[in-house]
Amino acid sequence: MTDLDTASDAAHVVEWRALLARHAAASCALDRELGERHGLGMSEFEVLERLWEDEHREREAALRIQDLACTVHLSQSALSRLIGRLEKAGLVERAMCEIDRRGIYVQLTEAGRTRYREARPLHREVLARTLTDGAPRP
Amino acid sequence: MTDLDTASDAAHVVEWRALLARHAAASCALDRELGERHGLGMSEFEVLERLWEDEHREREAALRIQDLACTVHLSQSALSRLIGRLEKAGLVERAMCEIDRRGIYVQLTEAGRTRYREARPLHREVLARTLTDGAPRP
DNA sequence: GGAGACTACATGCACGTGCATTGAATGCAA
DNA sequence: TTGCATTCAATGCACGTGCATGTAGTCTCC
Repeated sequence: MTDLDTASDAAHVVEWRALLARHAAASCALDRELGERHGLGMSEFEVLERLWEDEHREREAALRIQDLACTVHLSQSALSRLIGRLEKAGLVERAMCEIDRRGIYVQLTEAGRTRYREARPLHREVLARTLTDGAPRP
Repeated sequence: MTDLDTASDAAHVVEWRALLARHAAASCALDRELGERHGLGMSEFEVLERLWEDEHREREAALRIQDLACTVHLSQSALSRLIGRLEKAGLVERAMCEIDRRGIYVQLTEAGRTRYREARPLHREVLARTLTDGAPRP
């Protein structure tokens, strides 16, 4: 982003700043609006969504915590606590996994499914708003 | 991201997840590597860079805290503390702004300029690495 | 000039996050 | 079998962040 940068470095910096701007706009709006109207943070919603999608795959369902961690870009410890919060709110439940008793399966409860369905339209709306009009160069 | 979504919603979700992935990859790497090798967080570096760029504009230099806040996508309070950290590290200094005695000008010290120059190559390298090979769909 | 609205920055506080560690369960090798 | 390295999840801890508030300075309109 200066005359000292190579052309490709400069391009990367431009791209990076655009990425930061879009990410900040979207994640801020998601956090605030999902929080106010559905009591969910951005990551909470993201986790509910993964669980919901998993249920709708023909597989036996039931994801382990670490499976979620990578798709949500959160550390294992953060995810452990996030699941704890969702569980306390009654939106998910932990289930002992008999195959490997170290692992823990996380599943949506009926309340969790409902909450997700309620929140999804707002999530999509915020995305549509922030990803499209956040794009133009200021 | 499901059959319940409209086509454009689905497209937004795909874009959003890609954005999250790229952001996570880059910001993680930046934070870790800049931290280990230069004692700077991602946002710290970003602030130093804005200050450095500002010095190299022909304007009278000297940014106020709030000017930085928007370009760095941080709250005013977060930025106030970040400046505090940088100041304690001797990389920037606060200067009373005589025109408006509420405002505070933030300027790089010589140590700050040096630190920025040292860290920039790594910053560009991490960006090049994470923005290009972070792009392909997993 | 003085009262009140407003702005810029700092700070108390609560909270979510990552790192390092712990405890439990598993797998492998001798 | 016993012993050791590995893996999964939970937890103690420190830290950065946002929100709400406090404090000081400025602006406006009378």
